[in-house]
Formats: sequence, structure tokens, C-alpha cells
Amino acid sequence: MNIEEALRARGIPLTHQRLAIYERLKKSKEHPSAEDIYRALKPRYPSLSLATVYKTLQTLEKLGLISLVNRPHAQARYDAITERHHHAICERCGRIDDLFDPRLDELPLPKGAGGFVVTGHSVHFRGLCKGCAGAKERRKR
Amino acid sequence: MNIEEALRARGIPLTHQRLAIYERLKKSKEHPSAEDIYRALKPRYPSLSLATVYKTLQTLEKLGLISLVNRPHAQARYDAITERHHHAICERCGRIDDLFDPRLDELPLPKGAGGFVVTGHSVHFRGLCKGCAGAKERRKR
DNA sequence: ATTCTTGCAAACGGTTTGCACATAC
DNA sequence: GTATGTGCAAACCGTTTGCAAGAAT
Repeated sequence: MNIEEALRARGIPLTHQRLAIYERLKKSKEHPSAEDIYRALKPRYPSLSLATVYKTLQTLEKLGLISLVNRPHAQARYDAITERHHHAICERCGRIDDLFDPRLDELPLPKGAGGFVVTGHSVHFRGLCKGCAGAKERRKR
Repeated sequence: MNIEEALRARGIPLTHQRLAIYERLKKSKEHPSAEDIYRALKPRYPSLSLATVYKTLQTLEKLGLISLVNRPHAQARYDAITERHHHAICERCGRIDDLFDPRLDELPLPKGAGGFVVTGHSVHFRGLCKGCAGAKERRKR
């Protein structure tokens, strides 16, 4: 399913901007920022505004057509633990739990990262924390 | 080595603020933000300013006494790939490479995350990208 | 006494929002 | 024709910075 169908299927108007922004993102492998995309498209679409790029990216993400590499606008969170460990992040309330699990500390070096020198890694689990999972369960009944 | 020794060892003055901020962070398991810490300490240290909390957290991080859960200050980066994959992030130039490796897709569910319902995960490798690793190597010679 | 830190307020940078005009359907 | 998107500028929010006053050594 291409983007035109995906948008039509949801009754979302297909505009030149949306198409251009999506195509641009699809073509680039550098995980561009909103501003990168804006700068790349500006010459061909002189009236394009940065706000539109942001709004469009948000729309596409909600539709599941694109994804975010790193959550924006989040505030920095700190941790007194400096030893190697991993995190479970609740998608509902933002709670972050620490995970200590030696099996996660010894991951295979990734294939296909041609020439990348790894100095460390961390695993992020997404999902619902105990409290939020419980709340959801209770609402069902 | 406690924080007082760690700071003294580096000739960094030990202030009430630094001590209070570090102790507060050590006590809390919720990975607080700078503002969380600020609010928690304000009643006992009425003259404390948010800027000091930020500066102190930065200092402690540089010394390796604390760590950041999520990088702040970064702009959102987008990806047209929505299938499961992982990332290699260059600590020098910020470049992000995609990694596809089925061995990373099937991680053991973490132990000790009591009640956390996992819906997905991703692995972040840190290190130097091909270009930056090469540049470093060349500088050595 | 000297050096480094603190606190304040202003600046900053990325992102969001309100609103009038334009466009898709 | 109606609903929705776009573009602009202003607002926003977390974070940083410049600087005068204060504290640690």
C-alpha cells in the first residue's frame, strides 16, 4: 500500500506537501530532522513552511506510515546508576524502570553496520508498566 | 567511592547544592527530570535555582557519577521504515545507521520488570561510524 | 585571596499553536 | 460548498548562558 492509498483509505486529503514530505523521507537514509526535510524541499516548494513539515510528520506518524527514531520534546531524565543496565519505558505514563539482565548485556555485534565501532549498547523495551497495564485490565471488565 | 571523595579527588568544590542534588537522585528510582529534582529540593533549599540543578547534573554526568536516560537537546529524527529494526548511533557526528538483524529481534523478555507488559523493543548501539572511526585512526598515525 | 559556583533573568532552539487564507474533495 | 490543510508569526517549554554576588578551598 503506497501513501496515496493509505491516506485515501482514511479519508485524509492528499496534498502536494504531504506527498513531497513522505517521498523525501522515504528516499533518505540519514534519518533527517524536520528542518532537514524542510531545507531539502524549500527550493522546489518555495511556499512550504516548517510548521507544515512538523504537522505532516505528526500526521504520518499517527497513521503508522513513518516512525520516530528519538522522541522529541521530552525532557532529560537522569539516573544515579552508571553501571550497564537497560530500560522498560511505559508508553502511557512515561515511567521508566531499570532492567538488570546479563543476557541483554552480551548481544551479538550487529551485522551490516559496515565499519561501525561499537563501544556500548542499551536495550529499550516499550509497553505498559504494571500500574498502567492493571488500569487497562480493570477498564475492560 | 562516595560523591564527596569523587569530587575532592578532582578538585571540584563540594557545595550543599551538589550534594543535595546527587543524594536526591540516588534516592529516587523514577529517573527524575531536572525539574522534578528542583521541586523536590526547593522546600528545603528555598534559594535553589533550576539553572543550578541543570549545571550540577551536567557536571556530575561529565564526572561519570550519574547518567542520562534519554539524550536531551536533540531534535526529532524521522524514519520512513516502520518495520522492526535497530540503530547504530555515532557519538561523534550523530549519524544514525539502520540495523537489520534477526538475532536482535528475539531478545529474552527481561527479568525483574515485574508486571511490565512488553509490546516492543529496540537496541541502540553507541560508538563511532565508519567515517568517524576512520578519521580517528588516521589522526593516530 | 582566589577560584569556582550560585541565582537570576534573559536568550536560545526546537516544536506547537491560533488564525486567516487556500486547497482537496 | 464544506471540511481540512497550509503558512505565517507568535507562543511555548526545556535548557543554556552571561553576569554579579556568594561560597569553598
